Amino acid sequence: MSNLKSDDDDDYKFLRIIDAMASINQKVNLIGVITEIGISKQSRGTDCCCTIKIVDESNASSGISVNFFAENFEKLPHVESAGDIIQLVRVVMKSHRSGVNVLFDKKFSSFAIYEGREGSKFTPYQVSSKFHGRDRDKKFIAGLRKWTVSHRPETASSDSLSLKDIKQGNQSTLICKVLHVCEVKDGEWMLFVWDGTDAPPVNIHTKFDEEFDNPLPLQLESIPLSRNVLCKFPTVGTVLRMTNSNCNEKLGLHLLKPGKWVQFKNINFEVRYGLWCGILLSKSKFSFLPDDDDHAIHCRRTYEERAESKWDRKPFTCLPWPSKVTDTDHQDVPFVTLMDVLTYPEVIAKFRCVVRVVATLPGHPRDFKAPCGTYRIRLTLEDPTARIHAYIYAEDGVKFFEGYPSIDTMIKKHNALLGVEEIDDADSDEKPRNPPWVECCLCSYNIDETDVWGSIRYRIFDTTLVG
DNA sequence: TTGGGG
Repeated sequence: MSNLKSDDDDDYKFLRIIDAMASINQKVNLIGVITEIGISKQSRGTDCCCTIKIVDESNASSGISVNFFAENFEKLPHVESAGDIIQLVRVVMKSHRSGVNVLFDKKFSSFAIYEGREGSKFTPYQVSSKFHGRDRDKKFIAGLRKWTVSHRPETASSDSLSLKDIKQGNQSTLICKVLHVCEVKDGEWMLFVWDGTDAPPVNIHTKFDEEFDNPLPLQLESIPLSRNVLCKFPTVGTVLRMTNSNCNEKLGLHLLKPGKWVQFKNINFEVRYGLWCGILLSKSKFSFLPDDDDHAIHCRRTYEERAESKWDRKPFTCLPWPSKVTDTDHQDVPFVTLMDVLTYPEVIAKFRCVVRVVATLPGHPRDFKAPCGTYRIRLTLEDPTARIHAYIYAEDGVKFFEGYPSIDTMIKKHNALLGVEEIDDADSDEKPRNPPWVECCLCSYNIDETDVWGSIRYRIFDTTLVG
């Protein structure tokens, strides 16, 4: 038998994972189903690296990690979905403390990635530079696809959080849909993710007199998203911002394509300016879930039911109904979310919403009237979907405050609206506040005919602050 | 070389 022939034979031989694990320091060929994709990052050396996890029939539950190194992100595997199939040629089995893992050596290893779905084509959607496909590969790919139909690799973790249950703290798992990805600064990314549920409201810590110089932001990104981008977002359920700003590593977040369902592992949640923020760490991992993942289907179905229902657009924690702190006319008009308001296709429109008032400008009721004596106040409103500024002017203010009450009455009303605890020690401005859910009527209009959408404003009308 | 598991 010639050397050429025997090399050729070796290249066709795929080891079962369990057998490969006994071949430490040897070059082997593997074929497996991808269950987890680590975030790509810059290695401590000169390369980019990422880790994926694969399973096969011999090792269906725990799987084995494969470590890739490459000169740039483009050369790393770009896995489209967990459940896809990867063929690994001449990779090295490595023993490490308690476990065994696989090293993809860029000098002699190669890979090819195929769709995992049964019936899809046998052409890989990504191949590494040294990969040579052979006709007989098909048999192995078809075999694995068939196996995954009966044995769906467990991709979605059972301990994952829903946005409605997030808490400040460490190392959570979140299953969500990626809505938008943008690089805000060099190497600093912001992800916009969603699962159809409402993140819980949080206490507001700013002082009233800070609002002029240091207003509560409407969003965490320094450049607000364009209306075009917002219009593609679902209008029910929190859009969570996620950032890697605390992380020194260069993460391969460009791999996260909008529209994908993803499971993030080892992420933190923080509150910034009263807004929830997901924090990616260098040890964070993500795995793409197939579109028909059970958890993803459940989220979509729950969202659809909620979006279609007459009253379920109000926030989850607004139960059973908004507080009686405010009252509105038009009681029969269903509530919409602030994302509905922001993405409404016409400039001039009227809405009824359930919101929290997180700040007012001016900060003190004594300044709510302009020198001419009419009301003019800017409120910062939020619901689980967005924050907006809404103004109260003139006769809408008379309706809102029920005329021109005494300053003491105004302070009481203001405190009730902003969720300030009534305490005697005059330090109420120091305490965090928890604004109640209140209903309000909003109208939108533009103030510049030459820039209709850019000059859109929101006003409160037909709303009374009962207190 | 680099990273890898809980």
